[in-house]
Amino acid sequence: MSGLDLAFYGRDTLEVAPDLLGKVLVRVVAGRRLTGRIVEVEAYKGPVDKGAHSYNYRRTPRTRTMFGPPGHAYVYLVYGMHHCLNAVTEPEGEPCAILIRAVEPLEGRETMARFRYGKDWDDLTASQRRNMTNGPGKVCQAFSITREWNGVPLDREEFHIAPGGLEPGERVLRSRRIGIDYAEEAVDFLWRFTLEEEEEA
DNA sequence: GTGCAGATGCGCT
DNA sequence: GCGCATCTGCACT
Repeated sequence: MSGLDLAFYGRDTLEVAPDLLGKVLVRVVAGRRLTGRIVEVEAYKGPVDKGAHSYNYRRTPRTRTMFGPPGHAYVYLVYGMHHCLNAVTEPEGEPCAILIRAVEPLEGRETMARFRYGKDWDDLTASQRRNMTNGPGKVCQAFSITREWNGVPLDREEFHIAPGGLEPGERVLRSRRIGIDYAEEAVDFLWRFTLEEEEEA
């Protein structure tokens, strides 16, 4: 067992989402330890959320994982080429999850640079470094997370989320979610949570 | 820094 | 067959 107790995820998605900020995504691949501090997430509450794959409890082969127990990874392919990592939340039967949208690289940058750009970290441009893991597809590419990990509990040595929290001077900001313009009233839900620096007085 | 087009494959109607 | 919980590269301000 590694990382957070899976009971952490078995609560209301809108409580878990901000609690994930500052925590650390951990992945071990090819003997390399990759870690990143979570700085942006989005909540998806299937029962009431037209932006969610599982809206109105829609059960399909794809959404099956979201109905499962909390603390499991929900990984899917979007736009034919990018993977997205979510953590399943709420009790089994409630199809909810939190999308990990961005992390700040901590350990294993060399390996992340290889997975993202096929180059050494030292050979990257400033913008490539800034864009290493600042989007859901980028996080999955940098951490080598594919659909093989769909449905896997987030308590594996090689794949889990470790404790962490806010630093002094940081705060949580809420905003509208990205890429769900079709979701009618749900486009206005403030279900995106980002970690920001406190404004100067 | 912003804005657009195109890539790409699967899930679902 | 349509539409994505996206990213990149290139144009331009």
